[in-house]
Amino acid sequence: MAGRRSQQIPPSVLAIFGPTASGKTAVAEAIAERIPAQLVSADSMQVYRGLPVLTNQDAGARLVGIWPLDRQGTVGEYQRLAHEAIDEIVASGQTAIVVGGSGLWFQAALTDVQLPADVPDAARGRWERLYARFGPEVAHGLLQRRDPRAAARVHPNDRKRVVRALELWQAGGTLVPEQPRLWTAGLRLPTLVVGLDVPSEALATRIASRAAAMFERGVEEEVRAAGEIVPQVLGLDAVRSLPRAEAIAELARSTRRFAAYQRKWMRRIPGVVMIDATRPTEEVADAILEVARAR
RNA sequence: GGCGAGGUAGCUCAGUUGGUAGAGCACACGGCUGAAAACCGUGGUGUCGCCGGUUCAAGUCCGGCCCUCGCCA
Repeated sequence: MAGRRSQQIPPSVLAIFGPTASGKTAVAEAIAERIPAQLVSADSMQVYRGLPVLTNQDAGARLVGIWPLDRQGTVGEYQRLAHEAIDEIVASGQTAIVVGGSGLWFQAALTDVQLPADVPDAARGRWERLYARFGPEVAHGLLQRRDPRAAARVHPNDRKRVVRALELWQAGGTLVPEQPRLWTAGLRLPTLVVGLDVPSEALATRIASRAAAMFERGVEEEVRAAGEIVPQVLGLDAVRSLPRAEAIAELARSTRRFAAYQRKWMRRIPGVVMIDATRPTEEVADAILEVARAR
């Protein structure tokens, strides 16, 4: 094993996606012990500082805990930072291990997918007020006249997207480009994308013990200290307002639901290589390196 | 043992003067282009505790039994 420590592997980026509790952090760290590498997080909640237990923060990765809780971050901002971090690591001769579970963020880190332009808050506020005042049908009807292709894709009740589509139209853009981009944008760098596969029953067991462990590690205190303006982290309300036993159950339940969504997303990632992650961490790490060397 | 309340979906419950059931949550499936752990859409999944009676028709009315909870012994 020690002999492998200095070996370089062909792809300059190793991207590891997996559902919550699939062990992606441990696997990524195990790999970083075998080859010269640094971790870059692709997680929409770990970017915030102040809820390390609830968000399962991995202190060893970059782009973790970089924003205060009361700041509303965006995928676009993250994308720029992720590209910078990855380029820096690769330029230093190391492998960038991108590890995360937020699908859109993961795609943004690996590709040049062009997300629509920024829109000033004032413009967004205007459309939000319109939606609130006149309701879903009127707002969607307006969108229907302005940007029919976007209107066809978005349900009137989907407030976020109706508002987003209107503000993009106003800015001269569109929510729904003629050519789809999300799943077709090419990788920026030579990259091996792996998905950690764990059956949902096994995940459920791991998730249950993880939820209980969060309380041992003081999740209640950290949530209490977090203040009012915080991102909508899964389980936050449960921890805040339910008795401990119920909060654990609710946290586990919502995490399971999220993990199922992540598993679905994982299978859609173009070119993803699925790795059986029910094995011990070391074996999973070796299996991934083996695939990487074969490339 | 006596009195009272109650047994309807996985859970909490609703169900009018009898017309083979419906909400929320859960669950399942699907969507998603700078909020993605967010946001949105679709779906009822049922021996109405059991047995009998009345009735054209019973979750609903009547009788018996079983179970749960509370109070009193």
